[in-house]
Order: sequence, then structure tokens, then C-alpha cells
Amino acid sequence: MAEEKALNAAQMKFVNRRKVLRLIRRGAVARSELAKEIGLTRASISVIVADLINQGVLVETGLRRSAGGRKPVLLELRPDFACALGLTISRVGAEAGLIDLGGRLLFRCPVIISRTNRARAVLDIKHALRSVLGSGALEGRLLGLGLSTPGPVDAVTGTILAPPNFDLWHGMALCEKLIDTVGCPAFLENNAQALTMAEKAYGAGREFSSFVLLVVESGIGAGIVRGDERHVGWRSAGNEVGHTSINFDGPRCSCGLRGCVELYASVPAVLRLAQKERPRLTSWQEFVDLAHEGDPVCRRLMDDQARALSTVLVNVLNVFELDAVVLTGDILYRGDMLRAAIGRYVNQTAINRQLHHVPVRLSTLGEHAELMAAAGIAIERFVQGELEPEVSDISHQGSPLPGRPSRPDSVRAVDGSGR
Amino acid sequence: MAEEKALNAAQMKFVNRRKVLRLIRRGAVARSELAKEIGLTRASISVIVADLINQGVLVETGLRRSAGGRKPVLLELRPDFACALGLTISRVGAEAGLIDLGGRLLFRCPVIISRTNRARAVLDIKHALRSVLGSGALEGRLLGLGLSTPGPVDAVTGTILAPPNFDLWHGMALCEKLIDTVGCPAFLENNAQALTMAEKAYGAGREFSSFVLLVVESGIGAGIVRGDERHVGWRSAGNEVGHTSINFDGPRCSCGLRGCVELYASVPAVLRLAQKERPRLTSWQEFVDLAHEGDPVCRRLMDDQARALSTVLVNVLNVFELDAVVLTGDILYRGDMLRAAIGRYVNQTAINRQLHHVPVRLSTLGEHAELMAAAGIAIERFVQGELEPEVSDISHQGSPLPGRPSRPDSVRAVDGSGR
DNA sequence: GACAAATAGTTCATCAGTTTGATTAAGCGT
DNA sequence: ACGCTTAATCAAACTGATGAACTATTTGTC
Repeated sequence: MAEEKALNAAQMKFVNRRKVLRLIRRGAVARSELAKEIGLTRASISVIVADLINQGVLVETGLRRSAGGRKPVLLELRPDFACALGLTISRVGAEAGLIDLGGRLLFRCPVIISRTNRARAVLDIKHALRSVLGSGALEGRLLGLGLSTPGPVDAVTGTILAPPNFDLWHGMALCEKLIDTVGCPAFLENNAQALTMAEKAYGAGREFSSFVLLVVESGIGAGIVRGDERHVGWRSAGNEVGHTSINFDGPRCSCGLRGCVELYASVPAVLRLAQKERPRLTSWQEFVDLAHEGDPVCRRLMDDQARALSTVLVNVLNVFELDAVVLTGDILYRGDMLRAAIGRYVNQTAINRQLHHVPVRLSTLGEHAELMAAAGIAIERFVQGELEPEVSDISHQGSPLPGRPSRPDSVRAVDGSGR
Repeated sequence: MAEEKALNAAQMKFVNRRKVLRLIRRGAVARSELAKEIGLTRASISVIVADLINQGVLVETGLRRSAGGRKPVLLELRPDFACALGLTISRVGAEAGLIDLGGRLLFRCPVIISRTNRARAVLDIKHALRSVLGSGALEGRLLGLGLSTPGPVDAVTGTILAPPNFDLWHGMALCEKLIDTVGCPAFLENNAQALTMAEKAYGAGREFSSFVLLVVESGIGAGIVRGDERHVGWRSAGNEVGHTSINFDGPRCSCGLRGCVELYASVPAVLRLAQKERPRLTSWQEFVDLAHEGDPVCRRLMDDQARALSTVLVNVLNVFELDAVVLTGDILYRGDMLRAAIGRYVNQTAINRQLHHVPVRLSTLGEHAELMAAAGIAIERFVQGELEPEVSDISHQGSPLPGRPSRPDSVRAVDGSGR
């Protein structure tokens, strides 16, 4: 059980390099600021940064105003250094696209996938991916393909497990199937997890170093960021927060528990309750609109939903202590009412009051959140240093040494630092 | 903001040294095994180990059988290298004592503490601690004083916050008050957290690299170990699992939530329910005895309790994914019945079934668990490298060097069993 | 406008800790 | 006794961070 890996000089560099990359991704920073924040000397930072600039990952983008003294040189990721493919599959459709290193959407297209034939569905996906690759939108290196699907997945093997109402895909080793098509590494994560990291990198989670994201739609998913790091559940799958019980005497859930939140607060659950009293209702939008118009039944039901969700959130906050809550999913539609209610409930418990006020925010990723999140998986891997930072858009150069990718010494010789 | 600390050579050594120490604490190991497990070369391990042996922390205690080749030399912590003071305060009493580096109890005494006068109570504690120090049971260095109390504490500042029914101590900066008396660093943690680490080091948690400990007594506390590391909640306080809601429509709890587990499954809660139908009952022991005799009411109530506790456990397991559950607290009395029930419920949910069977165990620390856990806090700090490994100024000045006269068996029997 | 004070970034010798590879030590099986 | 294997150690090489000196640039002051 070798906990984490041990440390040697190489890992040391790796870790420090990653720290630099992650900090810079949060926004333009100068070397001296990096040094202060990370705790290395300016000298060391200079070396690391020089390396990254040589690789083309970073650029100097300007100067910061100074209060007496040389102006700091701002460093940023070079958006066109690389891009990442993304594909998100939901129960109602799919979308493919491309984002650059800065998280900007370069290209997107809806994908129509067979709902009945597995082999066919995979072909549909391959076709879509190829058309994205052929779109000419590619910039720089292709870092990888990020896949997001609902429900539990095994992120380690890239396999979809058994999300309810997603039978066509059960047990499919999706990554494996697509690697040849795209010619780059592929990563699968459940959509809640992917959204969490996207929110952290580009959205409402940017300003918090810890938060929990709640995805409320036909199910309820969640992701947790703590100390600027993701909290990983089983096999890097999402945290099955949707199956947190909030009523141990409640109705049986398919998962074996009783009274899971999903039974009370998912969109279909609430809608079903509403339809008992307002039989004309057909959609979540209508429900929300009615609540805004002051309909007492819808208002009450939304408040109940907020209470149920808050219960789960407080349970999570009790165990972790996080700075914020971010909400996303179908509930974003005129979501401020629900948001406010959850904010009230969450901040009502003594334990949270003792801590601090926990802000509750709505996602700010916008319309293509799921797609950005999917592609973002690959970007995330790169920033975390899990992707080899070097070379090889020219695939298959017959390197007989499968070990560490060797560094291009030619590049090093340029600045004369070779000793 | 600065996530963890950055790395340089010193930190590298620190981290690796800690890894070595922690592994050795789990049981006798040889250098080569350490190298393999930790991922350093044998050479590096040799250097680190030589250092630790010089400091007197480690000893070579024997040889392991080999399958052809030189026999590995087993290394162990030297129990008499140091010891730690412990003081545990509960709502019903207090106890002070001393354990050595191996976790063995060297000395203990009950402490009678004023229940009405804060200043007086502190004096009582100081007196007790002095008497432990004067007992002559001390061996080697005094690493520190570990304090454990119920409920939420601020482990960073060493302050007791506001545990219910513990008013005398609210807001007391206990560590601060005792440092002068004991002349060594003092650490405060809530008892659930302390018990968790003790269980990990010496008890039922030894064989798991991740587990959740549930302390069920007048309240419900918990602690989580993951990847052989503690999971820390707020300000290093415990995780307020007792105030996990398992019924969002349940009765209001003092914490502001509704339907906290404590209201259903703590010892007084269950007892209260039982007394409604069995008015003669006065104690938990009687309740358990009745259940064992087959009393249907007590059986049902115990099953309900198991269900409530399992709900919380499953919620935790969903978010973390842990290898095991350990139970402790008042429920240890003939605890196997409750244990078995919890084991059934926990392993009944689909999500857990997909993962693996989650064993549910009872604490194996024995009668003086709380005291060992308290003192263990200081041992833990030492093993984690948070205590300077240098010589302290305390009485036992002299050689931290090898070859102390007070070591009876320089090399123990051949073929240390180990694992 | 010159100069001092301050801050940013670079250079290079040095240092600490790990690796590499050779060497010694010790045990098993035939 | 021999060959093979594994354990631990030693010395040299290597790596990446440090520290102090140095350059570059900007603000503020007289």
C-alpha cells in the first residue's frame, strides 16, 4: 500500500512545475508572485518558467503596474499551444467539440447517436469526432479527448458502469474504443465530476479554493474541490451524492437505500410531485415560471426541494468544510429563486454559522458547459502534468525506448544553459 | 492560498523520512522492503535509516527468513526512545497517563476534576499531570501531551469550542494553559479524531488503509482515514458526523438541522425510546442484555439504531469509498449484535455491493482506548515529523545515541514474524 | 534631472539528497 | 565447494533548489 509516490529530484521538479502551471491558469501572474505564492526562490521559478516558455506552453503577455521597482512580467498560458477534444453524452443527446488551452470553445457540433445499437452508436461517435478533427479548427497540439457521461463510471479503465436509463452504454470501455480514431489519449469521467473541474477552472469555482458542485437534473450528482484539488471518490468516479439518504424511513430507492435525495429533489421527482396538484404542468420550465408567478404550490415544492438539497449539502459541508456551493444542471433555468432558498437553509445550521457564511452560486459556464467540461478533462490532465508535456504531433516516430520521453536537448542548447 | 508547500531538497528528505517512519510503525520491516514499498533506492533508504538509528528512534530487532540470499534485517521503532503524556476528559470523568512510542500504556490514573469551577478544574488537571510526570514511569524523551475532549475543538489553537453538556470548558484554550506544567508541546483533539488515529495505529484500523470510525455514546462522532492519512475537517476538528441529517423532515436538532443521527441512534436516544416501552430500563447495558435475551422491543430498537447508523455510514462511504467501518464507544458492550446488524445494512446498498464488501469491526483498543488515543496524538505528531526530532531539554539529558545501557534484549529472537 | 530606494528577473557556484553502479555480506540449493 | 540470489553499503555522478551577487527597470524625492 504505497500511499503516494516517494520523492526524488524528478518528482520534485514535477510537483513544482505543476504548481506553477496551475497558478498561472488561474490568471496572469509574474515570476516573483509565483515565487512568493509557491514558496520557491525567484531563481528556481525562473528556471521552471524558462522551460515552459521554451516548450511553448507559456507566454509573457504584459507588465503589471508596480509600486516602485521594475514592473513584473505577466505570464499566461498560450491558448493556441494546444487544444482538447470533448464529447459529452447525456440521456437526451450528445455533443462534440474542441476547446483550446484557455478553455475557449473553438468548435462544436451536436451528435446524433443511435439509441438502440451499441456498435452503431460507437460508429456515430467516431464519425462525429472525425468531423471535428477535420473541421480545421484545431490549434497546436491535440492534448486528448475528454468524455463525459452520466452516472457512475470507472475513470481508471475508462469504462461506463451502470447508470440508470443508460442501458445501451452499460459496461462499455469507451476510451479504449475511441483512442484509435482520435490518435490521442482519451479520458472518461462522469459529468458531475467533469463539470466540477470546469467550474473550478473557468466558472463559478474560480474564486474558491474549495467548494461542492451540485448537478441537479434527472439525477443528482456532485463533485468536490478541496484545497484546489479534486476530491476523488471510487476509482476516480464521481461521488454518489445523489444517493445520499435524507430520510432513512423513506421509500426504497433502486440503490438499496431508503429516501435518497434523488427521490425528493431531482427535476423529475419535483415535477412529479407538482403534477399531483397542478396536473397541467409538463415541464420544469413551466414549474419554475409558476413559482415565479407566485403559485403557492410550486413555491412550497421548490422550498421543499431546496430543503432537501440543503440537507445533503450540509451533510457534505459537515464532513469537509468548504468555502462555497455551486449549483448547476437543469435547475439553472431562472435558478436564482432556488439558489436563494438553498443559501438560506445552508447557512441556517449552527455548525455552518460557526464557520462562516457559505456562499451559494449558480454555474457561470453558460450554454455549453457540458461540452467544455468534457474537453476540459483533457486540459485538466495536461495542467496536472499527467500528459507528457513534449513533442509528437508526428505520431509513431520509432522511439525504441518506451520509458520517459526524452527531452529535446536541441532546445536546451539554444539558450546556452547546457552545462 | 498556497495549496501545500512547495518542494525543495529539505522537504523531500522530510517526506521520505516520514514515509519510512510510518511504514515501520506498522510493524517490523527491512530496508529492502522499505525501498520497494516506498519507491526509493535501497541506498537512500539506508541513509535515512542510519539517521534514524543514530537518533535512537529505530533499532534493528532481528532477521526475516529469506528465500535464498542474505536475510533482511528487521527494523522497528524503539519503544523506549520516547513516551507521550495523555489526558482525556469526558463528560463523566477524566484520566491521565503515559504511553511509549510503541503505544504501550506505561502508567495511568483517574483524575477527579472540579465540575463547577474552571480555574479549579485546570488546577486539578495540572496536579494530575505532575503526578504522572513524577511517577517514574517516564522512558526516554517526553514527546508531548495529547488532550482529548468531546465535541468540536479547534485543534489549531488548542481550544475547546462549545460541545453540548460541557459548558465548564467552553472556549478554553487548554493547550496553552498546560504547556508550562508539562514542559512539552501540547495538542488537543476531539476524542473521535483521536480514537480514529489510535485505532489506525494500534487497533482495528491497522489492517486497513482507509476506514471510517464511528464513536457512538452520548453523541455520535466520527473520524476518517483515507490512504493511510487522516481526513481533516474544519480546523482539524473532527467531522461533525453526529449532525448528519438522516431525516430532513425529522425533529429539529440543536444544531439547526432536522433529524440528525444523534437524535435517533446515540445511546441516550435509543435508551429513551426503549424506556417508553420498557420503563424499568435504566442503562444501556440492561438494554443490550434484554436484546440478547430476545426481547422483541429491544431487538427492534437496536435494529432501528443499526439502520440509522448505517444510513450515515453509507452516506460517508458514498462520498469517500473506504475499506472498512470501525465502531467504538459505549456500544462496545456486547457490541457484536449491533455490529452484525450494521454490517448487514451497510452491505445491502447497490453502490457498496458494486464496490466490495465493507467489513464492519469493533474497536480492539480495549479498556483504556480513550487514554491511549489522547497520548497517541503526540506520538502521531512525532511520527508525522511535526515534532522536532532533536533532543529535548527535559531531565533525561544524555545520549540519544545507540548503545544505551537500558536496552535489555539487543537483538530479539530470530525470524520476526512480521507480515 | 539626477539619485536613492525598491522591486523583478538572471547568473552561477554551492549544497543537499537521490541515483547509479560497483562492492561486500550473507544465505540457500545442489 | 560452487553458483545463484538477495541485502546492505560505499563512492561518484547527477539533479534541482538555494543564496548571494548582479543587471534591469521603475517610482519617488530633492
